[in-house]
Amino acid sequence: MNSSVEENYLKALFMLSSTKGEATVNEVSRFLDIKMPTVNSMMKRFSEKGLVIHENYKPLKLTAKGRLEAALVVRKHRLTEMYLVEKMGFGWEEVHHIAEQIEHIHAPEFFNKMDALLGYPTVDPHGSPIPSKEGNIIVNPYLKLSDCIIGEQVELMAVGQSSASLLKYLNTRELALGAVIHIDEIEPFDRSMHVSYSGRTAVVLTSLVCDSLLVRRLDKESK
Amino acid sequence: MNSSVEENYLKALFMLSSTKGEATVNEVSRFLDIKMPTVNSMMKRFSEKGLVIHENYKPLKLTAKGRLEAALVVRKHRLTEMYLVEKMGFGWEEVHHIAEQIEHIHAPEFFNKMDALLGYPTVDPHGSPIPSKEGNIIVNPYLKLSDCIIGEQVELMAVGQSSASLLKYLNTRELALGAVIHIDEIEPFDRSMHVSYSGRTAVVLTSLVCDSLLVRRLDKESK
DNA sequence: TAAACATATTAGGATGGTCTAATATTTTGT
DNA sequence: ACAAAATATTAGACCATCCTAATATGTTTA
Repeated sequence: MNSSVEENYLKALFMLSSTKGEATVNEVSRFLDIKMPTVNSMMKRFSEKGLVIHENYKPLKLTAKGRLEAALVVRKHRLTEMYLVEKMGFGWEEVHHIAEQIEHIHAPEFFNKMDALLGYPTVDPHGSPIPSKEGNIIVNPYLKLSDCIIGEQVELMAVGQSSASLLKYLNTRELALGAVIHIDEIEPFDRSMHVSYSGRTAVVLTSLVCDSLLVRRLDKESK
Repeated sequence: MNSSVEENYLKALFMLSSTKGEATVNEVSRFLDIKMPTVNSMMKRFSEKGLVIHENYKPLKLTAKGRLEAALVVRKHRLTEMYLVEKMGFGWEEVHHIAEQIEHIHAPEFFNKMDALLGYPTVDPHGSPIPSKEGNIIVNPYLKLSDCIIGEQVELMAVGQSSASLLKYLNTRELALGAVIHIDEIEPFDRSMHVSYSGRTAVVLTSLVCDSLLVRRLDKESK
């Protein structure tokens, strides 16, 4: 069984390699804020445990086993976040650091119970997909708000990073998942956007925020 | 802040010293299944942290600070057990090992939320008192069933130890907290008891079981 | 293409938490 | 009251997880 520490490395590898299929020691080091030599020796261990493929000076690749175990940690994290929001009444900006701890609990019946009580959800409160028990995960097909153009109407589907500060910021603008956003204007010099949604108009979102908002395009006719 | 390991030592000290006000290295060692020298050196650290008073070859006494921090760990454990039973539908025999892990989470808002959702309970599903946020705990005034005599009628208020095996045993006899038990007979040679309660008659409970059942005497007239 | 920079690895050390073996002290039983 | 037993302590070792310093490799760029 993997320790909490090992689970954190697995999660990091899973997230970092989700797009390219691989990650570097340096990326893991920055992600976890752990020095490279420490990461390096842990990867040696992971290699022996059959969790990653690691040749010297080459990038890290999760094995099928590693990917499964990593996905199950992410599953525990996201199920927990969903439970905290849906069943306990926490705000979406409060749950990350609690889930960060609960995800390391070894008690399948506990997570299965949450899953059942929630009705087997497929996304967490931030719109991120919850991996299945088999480790399968539906990759978000969404695009960044920052990649949209003037005049488009989009629905907010997920946030790219669930930092408390971003989420609190969105709370103050009453911008929640499902919001239908119309892009009124884009400032060319700083790529900030003027948008309107559900009663609010002329809201300005900086490009940093727009980079973190994942949306899907709506037909002109969709409400 | 105390580590999970330290929290376990605190809990052990709290439980073991609840009656006499002190505990020995040997008792802690047996309770936690950790060798005496290890306990000894941890107690040295606790001494430095101001959690216990420890003179060489003398018993251990929690300081006020140690007692408070210990009580808060017990509080987290028992609140969690209550939440798991009341809000998630677990059986009282399933919750101990889950709570044993959740009790180490550092997130006051999480435990405060459970507390509120439960309506500020004062006992856990096994009848054990939940310490207050100030570390106060109401000591059980109950007596062991094994200290009762033939003809007495008592109410089951708590179980002395919440091992899954005992609780499953009680489940199969349909013996739950609140049950009104009448003592029909006591076998002198092995101190086992013949009892009846809520429709069940001639149930035999060994002295080991009777030692673990905490009850209060009922007036002859109480139902 | 060679120097400079970024990334990766090796070597060696620190701390937390555990152990066993040896020794010291206290308690118990005859 | 003394020997035996139980309890407590010290000493020294091990593993997990982190670190820094030094070195090796790979990549970028003048």
